[in-house]
Amino acid sequence: MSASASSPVMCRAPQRPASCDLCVVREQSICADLGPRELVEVEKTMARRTVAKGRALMQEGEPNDSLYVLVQGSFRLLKHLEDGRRQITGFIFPGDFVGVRPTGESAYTAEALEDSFVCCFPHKFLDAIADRCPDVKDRLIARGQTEYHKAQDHIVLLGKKTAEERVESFLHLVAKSIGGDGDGAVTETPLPMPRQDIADYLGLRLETLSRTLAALKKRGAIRELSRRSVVLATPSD
Amino acid sequence: MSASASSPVMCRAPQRPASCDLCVVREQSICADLGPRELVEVEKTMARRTVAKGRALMQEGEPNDSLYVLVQGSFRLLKHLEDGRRQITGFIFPGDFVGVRPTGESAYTAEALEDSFVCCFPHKFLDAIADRCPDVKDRLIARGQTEYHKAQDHIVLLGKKTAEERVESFLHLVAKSIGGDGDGAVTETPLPMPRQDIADYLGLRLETLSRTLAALKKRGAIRELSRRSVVLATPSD
DNA sequence: CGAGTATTTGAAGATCATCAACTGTCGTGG
DNA sequence: CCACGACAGTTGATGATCTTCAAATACTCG
Repeated sequence: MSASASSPVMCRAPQRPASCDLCVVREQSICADLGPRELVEVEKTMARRTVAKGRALMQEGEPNDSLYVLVQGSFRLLKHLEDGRRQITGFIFPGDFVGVRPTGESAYTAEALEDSFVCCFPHKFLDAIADRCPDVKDRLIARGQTEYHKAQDHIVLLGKKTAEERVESFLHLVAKSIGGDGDGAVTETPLPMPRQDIADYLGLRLETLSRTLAALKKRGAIRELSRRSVVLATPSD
Repeated sequence: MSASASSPVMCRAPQRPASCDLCVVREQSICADLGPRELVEVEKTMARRTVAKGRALMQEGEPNDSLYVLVQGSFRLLKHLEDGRRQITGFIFPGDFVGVRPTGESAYTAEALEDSFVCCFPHKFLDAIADRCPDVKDRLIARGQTEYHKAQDHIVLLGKKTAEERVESFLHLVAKSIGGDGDGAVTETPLPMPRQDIADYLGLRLETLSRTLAALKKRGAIRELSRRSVVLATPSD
């Protein structure tokens, strides 16, 4: 009866798409701007990578010279304070980008929450493509703005919302990011991250998160809750 | 003895620089990438604007089609929650950009904290320049990343820091943004924003901010404190 | 099945919020 | 030039939310 951890959404093994033509996130990625000729070239040169659960795509303070597009799986982005406190600044879902700019000192760490699959575009390679496809740069600018706006929403959440509001906002955010279609059907939303990560994203303690989830369940805002997924009440309820 | 509100830093009237050659923020702006020919063109076409204290450069939810570069003065960026709570997501100081992308629905409001002076680049005009100076787009991408990183630091501040840490981080941030040179000399840092804006930036109540400032003064982290400026203790103290 | 980890629940305490009153500052006008 | 009114900021007392410390329970993996 409870949302099972063995539900289909949870256990797709990361699998390299046969070609870009079949790529699930093609339309959201920079590839959408490429003409057929460029696409062929990209397909030959671009690196694909699987990233095992817990492994980092980049580390805070270390150099990074590639743009990654997440095709399957999920990541957490996090920053550390000197004394070890950690803050999760965001989660990455399929279609999202990491490393929009090359940096000598990455501002954050990106760690896989599950076995994941990414496309890797070294920036020097990307610059060459951009010469022929100026739209690529526009897409990078646009994506940077999207990230910034998400960060601003996060700031509002942390600065002004109560624990209960934070948790509800978070759950809807994940549902929108993963669930995708928002067709109104009652769907199970996977939560690939552990509670501690959610708490560190929301600026709450683990225990407070747990209590708040329980309260939302009791209040009816959450239909079903298991370790790795939730079913949210539809807004019309 | 206390930092006087009539100190020179506080009362520069916004004044249009005679030409881009004299622009104080030239090197930080997109103009730095322009060749002499483009610069002449920019200087003829670009709009300059003074913005009176309290006036908005753009409004949350309303369209915006220009990039603004702040030359003199300061702005607050803010977002509203449906019930009226407001969160300040950032402050803008000379050299900073607002409106990196044209949008039909601006994500935030930008209001002048004092009489200010901006250069205004309509995006359609900017695109034309970018065709001849591809570096301009790189600079926009880079600036977008800088904004994003600042937002991430803000997220860490709100999610993990105590009231006292937040206030201290904020004061150092402003000192670095405005004071500029960080030459170690004991300098008065202007605070062009009212206490309520600082509180709304830090996710604290006005009263808590006031008490915390008092505590920092007592502890010695703040040398002098007045309504519109602070003198911070040097780290070596 | 059992060890180890993740999550939940309980009780007590701290930080920050709230409500209220007071003080200082600035601009205006007598 | 000083007095006054309005608003910004500070200070005080009390309370709520969230944290902390502690222990129990549930889950996962070998």
